[in-house]
Amino acid sequence: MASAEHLLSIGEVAARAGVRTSALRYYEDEGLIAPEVRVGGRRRYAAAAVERLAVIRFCQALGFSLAEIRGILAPPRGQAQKTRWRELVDRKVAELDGVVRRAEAMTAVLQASRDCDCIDVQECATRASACTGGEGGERTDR
Amino acid sequence: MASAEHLLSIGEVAARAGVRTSALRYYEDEGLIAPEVRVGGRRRYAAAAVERLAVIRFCQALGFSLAEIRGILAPPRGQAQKTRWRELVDRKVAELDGVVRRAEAMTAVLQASRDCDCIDVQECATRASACTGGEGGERTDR
DNA sequence: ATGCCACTTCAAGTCGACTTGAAGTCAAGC
DNA sequence: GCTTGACTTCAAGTCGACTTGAAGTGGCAT
Repeated sequence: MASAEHLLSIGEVAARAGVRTSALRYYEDEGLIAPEVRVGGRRRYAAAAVERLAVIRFCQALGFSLAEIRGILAPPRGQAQKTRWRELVDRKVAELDGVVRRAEAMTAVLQASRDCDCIDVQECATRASACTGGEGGERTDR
Repeated sequence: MASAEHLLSIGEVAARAGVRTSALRYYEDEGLIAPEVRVGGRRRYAAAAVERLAVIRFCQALGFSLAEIRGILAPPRGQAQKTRWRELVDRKVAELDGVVRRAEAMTAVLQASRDCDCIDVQECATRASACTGGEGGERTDR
């Protein structure tokens, strides 16, 4: 597919993809991406590696962990992968929904507390947390 | 203010506030909360400590770091504190706005990709990232 | 043949918010 | 007096996604 001249060094791939070379090696350790060949010990990548990196960064921006992305990108291809993708998407959409709602609740409380005339933050927070009904205030787990 | 009988052990405070004792000691190290006195080397807290912890957890839930919370809770009190609080709120509200918008963008892309008929994730992400115009996809900094 | 730079590996460091473990101490109940 | 259990301190470990540093190598230009 790609003739020898089109193989890129790690530095070129990194520059094109907008990541550090150290990140590329890290991704390789994590099983996300591998060079086409090694020439004199050095990694040589096909141009597709840049795209693959774009996918990785894209998925990261979507909130997936590297482990999840590995699951997405790994074989087997086809229906099984599609199903897995759908599961991941559904889970992540639900998560994001939670994120948005929490962020909006926070914003509302913050804006209320910004301009209120509480004597101090302690009082304000006590009042405000009474309003939010303790949501997001008593979680010890992680 | 509080008579001796009302002082609580670290375990009691932790239980009432819903945090681990280790977290309480950590907060103390970080300058967020301190016991009223020590009795035989052991921490004794006034009941207000539970409220203060509630404030801390509340602010955390709002997305503040412990360092920021320390700034909020620390003296000086009064106008200076209020100004600082407003600054923090404004900054945090802006941050939260970014979070919400990114999350919503992610959700939109995810839902589109969930049901599309891309051959594989690579193609789908390439198409989708073209749509999002590269937002949030090429940041190397932290 | 020499200098230089981009590359190589591997180990360790970073960030934040804790938790966990080891070894010792205090107070109460039997 | 002895055990038990909640406490004490301090150091080190955890998580994820990298970065940084040290020491060595490949290959090209001068």
